[in-house]
Amino acid sequence: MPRRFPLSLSIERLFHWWRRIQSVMEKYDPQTIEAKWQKVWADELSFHVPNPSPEELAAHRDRTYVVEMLPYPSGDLHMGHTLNYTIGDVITHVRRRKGMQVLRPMGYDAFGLPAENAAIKEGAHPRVVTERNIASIRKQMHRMGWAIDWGREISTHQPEYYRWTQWLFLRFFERGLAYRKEAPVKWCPNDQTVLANEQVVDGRCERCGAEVEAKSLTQWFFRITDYADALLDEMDLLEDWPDRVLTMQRNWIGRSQGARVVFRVEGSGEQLPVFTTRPDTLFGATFFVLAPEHSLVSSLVAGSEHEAEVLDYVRRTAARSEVEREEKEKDGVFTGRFAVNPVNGEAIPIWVADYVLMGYGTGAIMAVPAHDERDHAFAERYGIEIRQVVGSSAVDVAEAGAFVSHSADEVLVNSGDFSGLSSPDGKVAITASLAAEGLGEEAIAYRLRDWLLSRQRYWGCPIPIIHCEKCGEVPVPDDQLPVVLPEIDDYVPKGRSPLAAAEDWVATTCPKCGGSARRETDTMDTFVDSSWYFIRYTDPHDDRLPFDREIADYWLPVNQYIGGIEHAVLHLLYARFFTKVMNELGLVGFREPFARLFNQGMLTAGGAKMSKSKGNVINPLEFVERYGADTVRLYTLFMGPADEDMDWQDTGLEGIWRFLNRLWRVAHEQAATPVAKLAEADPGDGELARKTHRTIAKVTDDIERRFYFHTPIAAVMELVNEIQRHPEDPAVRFATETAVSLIQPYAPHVAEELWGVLSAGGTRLWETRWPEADPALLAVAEVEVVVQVNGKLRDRLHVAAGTGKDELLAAVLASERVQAHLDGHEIRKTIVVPDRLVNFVV
RNA sequence: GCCGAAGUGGCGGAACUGGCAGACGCGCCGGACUCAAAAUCCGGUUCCCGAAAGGGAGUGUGGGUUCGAUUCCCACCUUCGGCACCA
Repeated sequence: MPRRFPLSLSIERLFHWWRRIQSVMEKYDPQTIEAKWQKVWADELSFHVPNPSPEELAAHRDRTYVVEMLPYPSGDLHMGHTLNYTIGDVITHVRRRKGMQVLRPMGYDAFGLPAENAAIKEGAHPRVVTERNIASIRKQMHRMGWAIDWGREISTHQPEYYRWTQWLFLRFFERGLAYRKEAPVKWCPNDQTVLANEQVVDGRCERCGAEVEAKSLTQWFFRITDYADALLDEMDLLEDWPDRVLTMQRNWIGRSQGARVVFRVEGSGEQLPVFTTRPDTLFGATFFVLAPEHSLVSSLVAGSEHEAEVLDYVRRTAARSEVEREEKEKDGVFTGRFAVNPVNGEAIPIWVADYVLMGYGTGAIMAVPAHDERDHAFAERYGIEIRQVVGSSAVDVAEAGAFVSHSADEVLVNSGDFSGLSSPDGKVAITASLAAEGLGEEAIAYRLRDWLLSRQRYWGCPIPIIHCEKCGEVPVPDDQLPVVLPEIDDYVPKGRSPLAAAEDWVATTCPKCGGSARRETDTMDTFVDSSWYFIRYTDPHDDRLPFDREIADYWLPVNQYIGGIEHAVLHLLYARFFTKVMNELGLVGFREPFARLFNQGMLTAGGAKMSKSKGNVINPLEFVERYGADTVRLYTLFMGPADEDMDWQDTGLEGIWRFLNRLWRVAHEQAATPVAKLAEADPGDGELARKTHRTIAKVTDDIERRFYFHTPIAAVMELVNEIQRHPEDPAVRFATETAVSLIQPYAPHVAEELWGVLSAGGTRLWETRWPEADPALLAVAEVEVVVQVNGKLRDRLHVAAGTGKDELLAAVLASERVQAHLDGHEIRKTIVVPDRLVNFVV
């Protein structure tokens, strides 16, 4: 055979060589084409979005604002970011191509513990490490090909940005919404700083996992508790937030309806108010408990035989961590004093016990052991009376434990004049009776505490306050902002702010009286920086104000916010609070920052959360180098529903790679086919044309309405499979172009390249109108009707779509298989669902 | 303990309004191409019985509603998430 002879130069051999050269040239090479298109987009500022002109502001355009939570520059991007920003990218591309003006910016949450800890670990200055990380992340974002408006890039650590964070803080301060006070706070011994309640998870530091300690310190707070009701009620203004996030916020705010009831100390007459959700059980109060931190404890026991024991108990409590305090058995000490129950004048013993928390309610409780499990356990341990006042006498609360059920038929017993009332009626009646005597009133308690915003750390936004001995807390005048974070050598945390060491910076003069004064040395929590960044994006270079209200009101509220669930009660609560305050300050016209929220699921590797310590962090760049960004982008979305947790599997990536190669080949085959053979442009109305239209409809609907990002990919794969099965179909060119067009939001580089190959007309896919399905071609021409006998599938029949009932029945009854199963039985009932199924009941 | 979400092949998952369970992909099996391998292509792949035709079972478990249930209702089990000494 000639082919076995290497020097043979037959025509066949030449042709073979030519094909091989061709195939080499046409090989899908993501690195080259991705670099090519990324350069075009960067050079032409393809995704820059100008702010509206004054005329446009008036004529409300079809605009949309898409924001993904900005990254902490504490290292490189990980797969979670890739997922997050690819979701945003798909939405951005689709909306752009539907003709909307889409704002889609990006920034860096550069201040704060995540970035600072990363820097300390490296032993370098936080600014150096942070800015290097930012440069690296920016590069990676470009490499992923995300359609970001880079003209609006911001970083929260830049003076141009944090000047306005300080400016906003001062507006809060002026309104009394930022204040400084001594309070019990949570202290992280590892990070050497206080934490907000929201940053304590199961008694541990949210960032480093160390058990937090209780301390009493003077700290800065935002009065978020004033907004507890607004934060709950204005959830109604949100268009679409996941229920779980709303539930978490509701739990966190923890609104409870009840009563404030005033007990008095026997002898002194001092008032001891309590908060209770069960005023109906007031007659069952058999003891009284103060939190160890309660301010009256020391005076109550002063000079008594109980003093030493009580004070010792208070000291021991203070030494315990939150976790210890919760895990140990309930204990307490008797103070020797008694409290008078306002409903019946009964004197009940006052105890001090650490199961009562100073931070909730009034730090004091009336204990009703018959109807509260904790009080019950305590009463049993110390032999205190357990007196039932609600419910049937069939339940022995002393034996069976606290009776805490809340059924409607509960009735008050042993409750004086109130006996016989239902539990809800009893609540109302007893509260009213107390109110009449000035001894109580309806009250609401919240679990939410004020937001502790100061941090004893270097890498944060300086709090723009000056402490003057004469004038007190004096705001830095607006025209002296920003208060620039000083350069210092020793930024390592050591329990007080490292800024305190910068004596030249700390020592200043009072803006009010001109006397010598000292600067506040604490910095702000990172979450302050990120509570308003999404508005700064709209006007990122403004040096007169944080943003222009008209422009902000044009873009916001954010139409689609995308990010992880971990911020459900952190960033998302704080940003809502900030927006409400900014609204009341007249800075913005809206009350809620994010109309719609999408939470992407967590990405795991080998079933475990990715973490550096476990060594299972998946680095997207590694796969981008191997397969290209398009494959990685597609795969992160193909894994499963984007709002559920997903496990990363390397092998799945191969499937996407094969798909893109298949698409590549199909498109090139189309391009190489002479146009004459394609029956000109008309795709006709055959099955492939119809399948194409159905794919358009499904992809569009899944992305826009359902927020399903994985099923559109499957749908395009199906279409490509169909194209390969019917290479001679007149619609094959139309189907191929559509497949390329529909996959563009996911894989913009390869789609752009193939679009160029197919159209050869120089049009740009990213600017090409999103395809629209022809409703007339959505239905299949011929349907498969299922025939069941007694609900069991017995036959399938192909009929024209829209076949009438009678005609359909006749066709079905003609089926031998159906007849075999009917087998002469009497048909009792026939169900016909046109174009779907026929079911005979025999 | 309270609140919420979820349980579907070997794996990730699909089935949106009660109407063909398992789309799409991975993996696996068989075949083509190749000296060979890779790549690619074709076919198969829920389980059981059967050579096949075909039959039976099947969406965590048990019940219910319905001609018909992954989908609706009740109870339970499991997993995950949130809250939790919050009075």
